[in-house]
Amino acid sequence: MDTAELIITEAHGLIQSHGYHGFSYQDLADRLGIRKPSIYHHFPSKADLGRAVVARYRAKIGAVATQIKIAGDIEPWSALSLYVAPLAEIGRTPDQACLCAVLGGEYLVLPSAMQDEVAAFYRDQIAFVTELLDRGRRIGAFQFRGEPAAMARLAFAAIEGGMAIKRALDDTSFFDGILATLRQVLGGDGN
Amino acid sequence: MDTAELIITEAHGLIQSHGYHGFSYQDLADRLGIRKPSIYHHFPSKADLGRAVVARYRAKIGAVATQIKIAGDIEPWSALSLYVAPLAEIGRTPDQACLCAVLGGEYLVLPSAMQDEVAAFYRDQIAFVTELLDRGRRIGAFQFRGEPAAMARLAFAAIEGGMAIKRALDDTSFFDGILATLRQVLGGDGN
DNA sequence: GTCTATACAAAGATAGAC
DNA sequence: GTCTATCTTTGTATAGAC
Repeated sequence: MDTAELIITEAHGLIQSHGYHGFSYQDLADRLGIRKPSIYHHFPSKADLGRAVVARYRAKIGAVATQIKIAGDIEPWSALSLYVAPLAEIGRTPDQACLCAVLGGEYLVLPSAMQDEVAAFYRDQIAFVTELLDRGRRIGAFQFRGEPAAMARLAFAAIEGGMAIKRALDDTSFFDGILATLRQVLGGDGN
Repeated sequence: MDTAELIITEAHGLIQSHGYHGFSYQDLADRLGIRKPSIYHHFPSKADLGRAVVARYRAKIGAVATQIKIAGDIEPWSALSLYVAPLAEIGRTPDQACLCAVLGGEYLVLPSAMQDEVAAFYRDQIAFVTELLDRGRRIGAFQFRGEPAAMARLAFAAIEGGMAIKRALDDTSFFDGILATLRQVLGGDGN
């Protein structure tokens, strides 16, 4: 893997646990076993690096959604499980959280390029969940009242909020519980 | 109002928008029109101040819950509205968020006294909502399936998550929408 | 209780050699 | 592409006068 990619990976981990303002190029250099100025060769400023980290994460999570959309006829409950899988994995760890759940707290003091990426992430995800819920209910798989868009916002807010809360409560099953309750709300007895 | 209280108030505002690591005693001094060392007279360290800010917020939100519990026979939908009112007010602003929604992102790099306060806040709130939902369903006001505790966790996660997301989406009605959908999930057509 | 002055460390960043 | 050396600013904090 090339160095830039390694830097992004390590930075992702640091932001996820420490926040954007909670990590420094020095932390990064220590973990990578290189010197601070070497990082500047790849990312001329911390804001550039931050933007790259969120952009890659957005692309990664977005790719899952895209694959589900391409195979347009996946059974809605399965599609939901597929979509939620990478988030659930993060949710089961004691110290990680969705990158954008962490950055949401710092939003107003983020470099503007990062703000744009974070906002785009939220919008993408809510749009995808909206589509999924809409189709699922039309087909008869989901049963909930109200607008799919409204339910999607609730679901996504709970996912992001759950990520933040579970670390403080030190309960690795907290997030899975949120997901299970969400499934129940969507009308089945779960999966 | 005494100076310590003024400092806490100003610090609360700064943390709410900038996060704990995003504000300094200098920022605070500028806003208060005093000098940095004067703040140290009241709060010997930034961690002390941070703890005091969260403690006061926790007491404030907790007081609402306590009042509702004392008057034990309030109609559940009204009790919910009362409880949610101060949060809804924050939610309607473009740049504020629940203090603990912001601090959740920074949780792992918070001074441990602050971590304790934040975790206690989450626990308090979830416990209160659990009680409220439980009683409400017994009485027949709410109609949802599953454990009250599970539904309370979902509701509270959505509240905290919604606070963070709405700032990025720059949509002042986003949070009210979350609340409305939550009411719908609890079984009525809203209020 | 508030001030001036200052210590000390860390952060973001650049210059220029290899 | 990575290094050493260095600059500048900011952040947390203390000493001690008023």
